[in-house]
Amino acid sequence: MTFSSYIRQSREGLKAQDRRFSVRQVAQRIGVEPAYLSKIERGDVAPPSEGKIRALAEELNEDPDVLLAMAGKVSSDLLAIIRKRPKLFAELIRDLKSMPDHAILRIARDVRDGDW
Amino acid sequence: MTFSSYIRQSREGLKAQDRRFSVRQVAQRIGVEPAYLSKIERGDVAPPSEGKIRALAEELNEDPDVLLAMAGKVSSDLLAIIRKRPKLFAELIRDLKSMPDHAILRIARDVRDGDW
DNA sequence: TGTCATGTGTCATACATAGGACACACTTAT
DNA sequence: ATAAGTGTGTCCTATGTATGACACATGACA
Repeated sequence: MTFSSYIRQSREGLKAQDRRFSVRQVAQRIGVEPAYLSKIERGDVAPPSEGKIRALAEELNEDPDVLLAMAGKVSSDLLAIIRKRPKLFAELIRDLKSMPDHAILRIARDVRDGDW
Repeated sequence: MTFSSYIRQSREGLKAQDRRFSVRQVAQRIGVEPAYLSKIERGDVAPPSEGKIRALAEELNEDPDVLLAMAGKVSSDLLAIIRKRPKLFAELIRDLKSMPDHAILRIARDVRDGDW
């Protein structure tokens, strides 16, 4: 599923329960023109900036990192972390490329639990 | 140190040993105009695209990931890896943000050695 | 002393990014 | 039936990105 159709689906789903999720009202709350949001939802234009995507994620109760990924982007805070230690993170991420989800989850958990 | 001055320093260092590392010749080998490389090395323009940075890294025997980081970028292959599993990698990277280098290195080594 | 190479200044360009403004046709509630 | 709300089409614009082309002054060198 593309970013555009995913957003449309998500918003339409909420709209079914709550009329406040019209294109116009959502657009206003996230600070863009309705016509622009409409174009975004139809893939008529490229996905918006990270800031707008974050606002959209909050508005639609979606995970910002997932939405950003669908938009072909990566959160700028993650980029900053990687850029501070480029060799370290580049090596690690490339090593993890082919690892299954559960292995990565386990690493994350171990790290959080301070097993290092 | 900035990207620009680092590049200049690196190239000048090589040039001291080998006259083939003039602005003109390096520019030609990486496929840009000499005037453009000159501007890059003086910070007169923003760092070039990822492709040019990679070519420069190879030419100057520098680590591409490090050069990209200095240029405020992250390698596109890493971005692609992250975008495929955004939640997983976002969580992991944020957890690793404050970990010391040696801990991250150890994780990378364990992963490579298949301790998972 | 003329030739050649060196770095650089100036100007221009092509395309992408990130939207805003406004009008219009259709539906829905009153 | 009329007012309000809905989605969307068209046009416009500002800024950034990523270079190229060319000329020029200086210095090395044969």
